[in-house]
Amino acid sequence: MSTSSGKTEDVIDSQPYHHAHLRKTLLDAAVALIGEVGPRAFTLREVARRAGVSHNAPYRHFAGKDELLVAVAKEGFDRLTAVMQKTLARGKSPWERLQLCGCGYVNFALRWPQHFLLMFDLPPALRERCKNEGIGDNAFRVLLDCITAAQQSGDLPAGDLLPLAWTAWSLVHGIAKLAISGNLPLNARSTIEFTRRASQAIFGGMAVGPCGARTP
Amino acid sequence: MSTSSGKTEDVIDSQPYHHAHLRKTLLDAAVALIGEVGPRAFTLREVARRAGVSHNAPYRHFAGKDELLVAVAKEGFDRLTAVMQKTLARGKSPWERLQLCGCGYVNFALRWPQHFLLMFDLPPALRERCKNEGIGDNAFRVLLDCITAAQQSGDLPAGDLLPLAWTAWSLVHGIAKLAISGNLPLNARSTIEFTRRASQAIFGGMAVGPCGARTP
DNA sequence: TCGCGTATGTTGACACTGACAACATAATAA
DNA sequence: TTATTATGTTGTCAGTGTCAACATACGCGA
Repeated sequence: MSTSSGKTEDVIDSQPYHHAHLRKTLLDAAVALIGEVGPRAFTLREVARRAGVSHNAPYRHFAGKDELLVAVAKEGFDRLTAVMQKTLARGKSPWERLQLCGCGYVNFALRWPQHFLLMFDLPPALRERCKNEGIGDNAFRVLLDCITAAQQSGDLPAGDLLPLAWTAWSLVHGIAKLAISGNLPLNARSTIEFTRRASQAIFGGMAVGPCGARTP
Repeated sequence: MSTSSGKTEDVIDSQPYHHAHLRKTLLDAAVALIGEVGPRAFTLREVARRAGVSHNAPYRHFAGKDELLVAVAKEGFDRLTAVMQKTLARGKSPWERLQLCGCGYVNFALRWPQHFLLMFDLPPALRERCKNEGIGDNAFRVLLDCITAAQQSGDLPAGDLLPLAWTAWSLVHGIAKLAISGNLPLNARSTIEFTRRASQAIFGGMAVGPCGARTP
């Protein structure tokens, strides 16, 4: 009887106030709503409606719409990290894992396109807040680890880690964005295959020399 | 006295109805507004305000907010095409022009980030309309021409044009998006230099073999 | 056990937006 | 000149994000 009096049927030990876990309920509803209608049509009031509370209840858990969006974005980056890790685990060599890392990134975008849009199209102020809170860091670290491993195995040249990472990230990010906006006329399977080939091209070019420099 | 009675001081021969060139005025105001506040805060009523007309006047020239956004996007693609053409004209070889083409793309994004965001983050329905109207085709053709020239000069392998174009586009698009969202901690000059190097890497990788295939 | 402070949720309101309808005005055409 | 049409305005509506005021229920201390 220490903290709870056994009132509700399903007591969890987080914030058993009025509605029990409204914060999580709201967050789940927000994630679902983003997946359905995308960031543009995302509405705070609709989230409240789906959670079965009044239109102002969310303000007790989030400072406003923006903060809820940041929380949704954070959820997305966690999922992205998980997908990348799961995908690259199928690789049998650092070189292969490097390719698969990017494939996981694109695969996430193809599976949750609206969520992906939200994560990277936040307005500048929110994007800044995400960076300050280190929200995208987990996913980026997965890539960095892959590159480090590829360097140690000799598949990539030693040297600055970040330019290599930025290049790889840019490529797969571009593929993801263009694919989900309908600019790459490929189905999901072909898009992943294309990602694989493009990754091989760019890492192959990097392997030739320092960032594949070549004089005309 | 044929058509005009000399009422307004500044008569041009396009659509000399009431407000003369309201459509163009609205479009210019919309482009400016996008550049200032971005797609998120873009407002039809604010455009009307800046044009000095009532909040419903734009509906006589655009079916709604969406159609105005499409028009703004079209304007952006025209500018993008111009920037790419101007940039690549500095190249002295097909190989160099290929790099510069991508640098022009990124440069456009850095100079008009909000406009760039709008162009590629249109909601699916509008993006579809843009494609049907061939709105982004000019810019894409610039890239295709560069690749064709590089193939003919032997800098790129002969064969399917589109995969090469998609790969290049993806890379520079990713760089542009990440740069303007603050995910690449580089200033404008460094970003362009980075684009150059990354392009060399990926085209170098393509030149090695069919899409740089390589077995682990 | 009781009562109070506070965390939580609700109701009401406001300014703003996109869109529609009705109306007003000006240019063209007969 | 007069009718028609293109253009611009006013008024209105539902919907949104946010704030303020109010209501409720939990937990702690007496």
